[in-house]
Amino acid sequence: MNSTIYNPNRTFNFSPQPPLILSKPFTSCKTPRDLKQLHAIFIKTGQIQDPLTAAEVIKFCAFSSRDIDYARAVFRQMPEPNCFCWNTILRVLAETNDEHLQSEALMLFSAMLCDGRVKPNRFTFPSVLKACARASRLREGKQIHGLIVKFGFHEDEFVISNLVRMYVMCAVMEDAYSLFCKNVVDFDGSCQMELDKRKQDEAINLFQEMQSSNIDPNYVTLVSVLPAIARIGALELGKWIHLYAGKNKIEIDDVLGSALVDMYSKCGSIDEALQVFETLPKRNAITWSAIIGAFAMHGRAEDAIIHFHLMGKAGVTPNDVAYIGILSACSHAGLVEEGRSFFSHMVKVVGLQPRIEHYGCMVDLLGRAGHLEEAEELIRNMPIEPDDVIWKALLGACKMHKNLKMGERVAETLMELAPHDSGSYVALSNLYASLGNWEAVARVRLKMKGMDIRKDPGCSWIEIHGIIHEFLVEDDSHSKAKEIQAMLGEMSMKLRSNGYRPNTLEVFLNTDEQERARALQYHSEKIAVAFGLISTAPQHPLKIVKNLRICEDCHASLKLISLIYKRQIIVRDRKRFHQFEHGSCSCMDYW
DNA sequence: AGGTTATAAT
Repeated sequence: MNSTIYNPNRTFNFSPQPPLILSKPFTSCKTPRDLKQLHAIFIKTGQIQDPLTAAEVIKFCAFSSRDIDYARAVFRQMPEPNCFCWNTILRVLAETNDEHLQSEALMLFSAMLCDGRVKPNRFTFPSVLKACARASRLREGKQIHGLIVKFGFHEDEFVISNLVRMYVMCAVMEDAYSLFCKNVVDFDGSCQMELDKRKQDEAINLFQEMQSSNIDPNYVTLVSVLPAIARIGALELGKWIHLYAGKNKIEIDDVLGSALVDMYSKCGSIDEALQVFETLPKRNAITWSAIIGAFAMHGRAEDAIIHFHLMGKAGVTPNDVAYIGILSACSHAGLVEEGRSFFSHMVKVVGLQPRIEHYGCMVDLLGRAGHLEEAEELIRNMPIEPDDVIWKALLGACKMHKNLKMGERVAETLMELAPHDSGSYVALSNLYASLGNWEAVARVRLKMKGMDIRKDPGCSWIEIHGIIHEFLVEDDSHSKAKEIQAMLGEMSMKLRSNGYRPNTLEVFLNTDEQERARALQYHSEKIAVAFGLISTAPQHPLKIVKNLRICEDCHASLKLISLIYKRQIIVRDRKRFHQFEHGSCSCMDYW
């Protein structure tokens, strides 16, 4: 064995005096083993008593060796941790992706308050708020808000940024959460519910409160809030933030600019996204990735490619995310050759190691273009273990090209890999349905029932005058339910008189044809469109966000509706945008 | 002594 000072069998002859304040003891510390040996030295020399050293050990455990248990143990054995140490362990727990550990951070914080020997300081609260934000604990977050005021940190810039972030993150999560809590039984009913401006109001109120009490959200606040806004697609709120930045002379640099580009694009306003992008004083790889991803999501492959080349001309080397963007753009447009060439360029010229996401794009690209065997080959030969996402992309392609044999094989793999994920069952069922094999559809459904797996409920949002309305299944609490019902009836009639015939292949129920046709009429995106049509002026474009992929029947219907009602309808589904106008869709029916 | 932020395939 190499006899470094970390060899535990070696005897040490440290001088008894100034216990080795190595200036950078952690620089030579590379593995968990190194760390434990270094820790042992600190214990031996007594240097572990130094709170700074202990905190360093804790941080190193958590962030370099990802050993939270060890970090916690180091903290626990401290007889009297000072505030610095508390802050360190709180931050470590808060920054995990594990909800239990985030909750533990909150409990530990409460223990810190009860203990009473140390008081939280301004460095404590950002971590605690981060834990609330990530674990979506609004109630605790509000209590902590109170404490912040009580302890007098409500004017600290860092604290405020994290407070705002906490409110918005909790609100968004709550929104997502409510979808899963709804007890959705079947898909043959409709529902509407007025939604919940709570979360938005919460964020806006907080902003307004801040302004009136001279506590202004700063640059970081805006940067933190925008991704949450992008996720729910709340365009009005996003615009408000943009305006706020302008009015308050907050500089829109590459970082805030990237967040704005992404927000506008995810809220359906690609033109605004481009406008922001073009006026930025500086663009880095992330900014370019954002605009390339934006074009990809909107199905504008050509623009994505143009900007990819512009990035190179501007002297910015594309990063891995830029390649994910360009590959997904190729995939949405069916540009197989271009996609292949970007992939090999990434590996051979730029020297980036392809990640599972890149393989995912390639499988999607090849599969949807009909090269099913090549796609499967790629999965079998790639150096990374394929995950459920990859197999799902291939299964989707099997459905698209009605390849039952490969589809069944892939589905089997998927069900082993992720047995409780409804996605693979639904995809397999759709494959059988597209072949008209209703018996097999029923079999899959029965199996799901037996395993207590339910299809994720479809859900759509539409923002009208700054308020988000959400529509899902089995819920009729919307105040305009009657009018919406009437509008749906009218739409259905006009659709039929314009030659529309329901495409019932993707309806998941094994019921009779009439029942399936009725179910289609009440898909959440159609309800959202109906509500949009009766709630806005003619010509007003309708922007809708959907949690799942749009089905073929809705796609065909919305094309016609855009023609009949002369409306632009923009739908963001789980994967991309569809812009319906004059009877056709921007995806050119390839998605 | 220490705390915040943007991009990501299905």
